[in-house]
Amino acid sequence: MAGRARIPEATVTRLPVYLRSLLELASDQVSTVSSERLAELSGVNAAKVRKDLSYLGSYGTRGVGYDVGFLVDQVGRELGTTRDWPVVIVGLGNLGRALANYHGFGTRGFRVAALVDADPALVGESIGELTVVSIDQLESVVGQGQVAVGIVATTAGSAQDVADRLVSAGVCSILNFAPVVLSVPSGVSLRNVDLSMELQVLTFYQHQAHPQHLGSASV
Amino acid sequence: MAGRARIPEATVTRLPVYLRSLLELASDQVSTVSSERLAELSGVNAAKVRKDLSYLGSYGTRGVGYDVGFLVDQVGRELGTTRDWPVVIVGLGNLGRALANYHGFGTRGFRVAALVDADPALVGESIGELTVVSIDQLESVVGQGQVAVGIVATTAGSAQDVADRLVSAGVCSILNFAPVVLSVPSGVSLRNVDLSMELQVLTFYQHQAHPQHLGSASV
DNA sequence: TAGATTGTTAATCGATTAACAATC
DNA sequence: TAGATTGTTAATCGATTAACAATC
Repeated sequence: MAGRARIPEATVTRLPVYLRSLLELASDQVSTVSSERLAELSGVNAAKVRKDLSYLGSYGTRGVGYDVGFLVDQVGRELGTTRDWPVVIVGLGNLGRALANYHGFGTRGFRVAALVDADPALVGESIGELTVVSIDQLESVVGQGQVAVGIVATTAGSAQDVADRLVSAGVCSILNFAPVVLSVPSGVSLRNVDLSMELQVLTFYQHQAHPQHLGSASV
Repeated sequence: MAGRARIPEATVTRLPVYLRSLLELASDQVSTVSSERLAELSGVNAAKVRKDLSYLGSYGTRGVGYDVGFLVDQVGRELGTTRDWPVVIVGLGNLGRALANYHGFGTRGFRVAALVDADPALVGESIGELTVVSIDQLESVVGQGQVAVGIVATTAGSAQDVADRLVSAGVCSILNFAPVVLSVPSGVSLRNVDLSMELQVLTFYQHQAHPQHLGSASV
């Protein structure tokens, strides 16, 4: 009974893509899919699909392909999408509000369970079906609601403090939208989404392809 | 005069992080920084910082470090942050609205130049300083405004069509928030931000660490 | 059996990082 | 000169992918 090999980080980030493709196939009543087709739908290479799926187990049938329903179950089980994942959003500015109202969350077990802000002017306001509570109540909200994931949508200046408090309160998954490098203890998962940074990467390539011509022919 | 070596993708994605750290140092009146310190601020390894920066040129001084102001200029020049980057946002739902109102964009040359939606009920509405125009005018808006970047914040169903039209109109950088794999011709840069996917990756790790106990001890 | 497709190996590719000569 | 720190090499690590035996 040797332990299963650790799933590589790169594979983990692709599992949700496969799951999305598989759910689409399922809703189209497709019952079987080849690695070739799943790769095409997911925008990757077929060998990579097979390698990735092989980390989960031998779920395919040679000469046939993968059973869509079965694979949805297995990938979903791996990702924990059948669990309930209560989320707290800290910071109800433009972005936090949008996330609070975003209903795409619900699909994979995610549920916005609490809204927290430091601004007294926002506390008590209703957004969707929830009421914004004070940052002073962060710990109690996290404790009560058994919050699993913290979304940091504050300013850069407050983000580290909020992250520290989330971690202290027992949250071990953090999604950070603040434009700052957060430090969290090992054992806590952290992912960052930074819109300005994504745009800078995009425009890097455009800038390299078509550098601004400001009169000087070369440097 | 051999052409400069191509900058690796992984390095490109870190340049904006370095730039942010450098701007922070500059605003703190720090004039010189070592790779060690810059690495710490950026959450990476010092050797990686030196390697990454070496792709841009030999901008450091042995025994001393890097001049903060000079490095800000060089990294900024590489990323094109001194250029004006007009952005069109397509899809003014919760997320599109938040992005339209997001002022963090302005900092690196990004400027929301147009808002586009297919819903006639939204056309004509003012959001911030702009008015939502019909998707029918996408091509003319992109052409007129010399739009450089398209942000796709539509539903999954419309995203590919919108992307195709953006590309036809001459946009060659697309940031996609719709939960779908887009295909774009080579020469067009595409980056994806998917909130549900980020959350699934986070909870994968939490789920692996603390699997749900539903009565069965093992499988 | 013939055709199809997986699961896995091994080769390749690219990214990370330790180490250290160069040099301020 | 002694200490500090870069720039670069080379070793290591990990991810990708072509290839193909296994097998439906």
